[in-house]
Amino acid sequence: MAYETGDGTVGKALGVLDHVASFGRPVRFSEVLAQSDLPKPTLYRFIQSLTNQNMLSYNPDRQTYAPGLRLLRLAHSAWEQSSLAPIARPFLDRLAAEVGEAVHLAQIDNGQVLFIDKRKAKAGYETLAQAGQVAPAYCTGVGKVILAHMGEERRARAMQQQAFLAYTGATHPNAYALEGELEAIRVDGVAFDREEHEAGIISIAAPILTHENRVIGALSIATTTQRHSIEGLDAFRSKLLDTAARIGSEARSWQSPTTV
Amino acid sequence: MAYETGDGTVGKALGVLDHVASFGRPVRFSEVLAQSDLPKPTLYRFIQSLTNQNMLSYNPDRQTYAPGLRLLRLAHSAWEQSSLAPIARPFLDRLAAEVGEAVHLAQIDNGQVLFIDKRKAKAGYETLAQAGQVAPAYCTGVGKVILAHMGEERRARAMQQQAFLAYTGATHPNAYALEGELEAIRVDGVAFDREEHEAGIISIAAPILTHENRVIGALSIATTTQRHSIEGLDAFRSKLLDTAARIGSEARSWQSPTTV
DNA sequence: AAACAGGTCTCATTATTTGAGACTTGGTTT
DNA sequence: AAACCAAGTCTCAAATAATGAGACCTGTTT
Repeated sequence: MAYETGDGTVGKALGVLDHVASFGRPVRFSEVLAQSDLPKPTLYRFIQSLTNQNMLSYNPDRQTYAPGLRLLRLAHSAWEQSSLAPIARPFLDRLAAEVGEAVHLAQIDNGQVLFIDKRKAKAGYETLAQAGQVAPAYCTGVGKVILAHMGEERRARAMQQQAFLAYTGATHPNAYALEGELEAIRVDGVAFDREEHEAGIISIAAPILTHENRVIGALSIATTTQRHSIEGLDAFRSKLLDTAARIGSEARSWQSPTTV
Repeated sequence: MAYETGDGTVGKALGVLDHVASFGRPVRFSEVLAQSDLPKPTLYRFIQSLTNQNMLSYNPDRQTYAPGLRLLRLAHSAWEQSSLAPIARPFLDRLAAEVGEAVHLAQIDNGQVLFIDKRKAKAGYETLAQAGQVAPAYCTGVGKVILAHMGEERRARAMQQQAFLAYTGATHPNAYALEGELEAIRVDGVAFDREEHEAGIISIAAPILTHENRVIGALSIATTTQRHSIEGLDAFRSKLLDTAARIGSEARSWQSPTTV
């Protein structure tokens, strides 16, 4: 794994942090080293620093590293200060109650869909286990609708970052196939996920736009093929678009982040 | 604000990140600079790097910085890999349902109480706005019970970090007053928050211990003085202790992090 | 039009990171 | 028990990257 991002020592250290987090389980030093292109002492020192800083936590019994608690504190702060999440919260509550299906709020982070908030179909709690989750952009409703409404340059950059793995038979196999649909989405105003990411899961997604028509996120209603068809989801279209528009206009009175 | 933590460039950069987050609202560069002891170009470069890395997000319209989305992704990973949070989740669900009051799961991070998970009194959702929240250790039930069960060295270090602000009339005014209660808590097994942090809010808290009796967190039931008295909370004692013990024994079969 | 403040950039100096390799530790094999 | 091996930790001279005084923009106020 190469973490050259061009931000000097800080960038490299954060690359290591991401790398450790990417394992999805506590890892030993040697496992990280094996996948890293950094020399042993360098990687070692980064991990030490990150651990001192509580960005990583170390388990001395097992000699493993995992993402640390400090991240929770910082993420809490990020969520609260987000221009979108706190504003959207009451709207999600209401939409979820009205449609009785799962509702998702997402933004784009580094070419991936990042779920900022969620509501389960049946009134459930949401924790960090839910918000903060990531998914590919090219095969989810929220991802496609955001891509469709991005400016040229940003979309081009984001398209480069798509892996185009075929999760299901319905997944777009390449950028060309996706571009076609994006055009249609731009015209139609909403995007559908037709079991492209997970078999049996479908969704309808609308963009959240600022006053200058810049996408700052997306809102979706997701369900299973057992409960609804794509046509059934389409019945929610106006409610979804309306809610997304309201969130957008509330958000604009605040601010519009560049990092969508 | 001085961020010398002794971890070189990485430590300084993370200090800046914390600093920006600590404002609790998007801030301008000059505001950060005014409170920082770093020279202008140095602080500028750190903020640039952190922004490039999506650890901060920049709002070009208002020229403000706020904690970035990447933190959500990382925190999600931290939560999932935590040795405590995922294990405790079902136990919290059940305890909250049984007692009908708010249930909190917390750990200590940098001398402060950090809430890892929460359940509201009435079935509610929890988001990043909830988990990740911090509170002082010296005047909360979870904080005191963890302090009481820490080893000497760790407690000494943590005690140094307490501010001993008098939030209410019941708040312990200094380390000496607190030490006395900690001893009692160690004997009794549970800690009470007697409106020490917030008027009208009381709680009962139990430690979560590993097989070697090391504290790895705490569990509490919180309510208001309008609904219960301290004696009323005490009725939950056995249920609380039992749940905490179960979580502890499940956690031990996994691992025990050093960073509690 | 001039002054000003916030923000950005430059570049020689300096301190810090860097990484080959040596060392230590704990566990496993012979 | 001794030898071995692998994982983790430490050292230190070389080289690179961080540093920060100050200059320079750029948009706003007087």
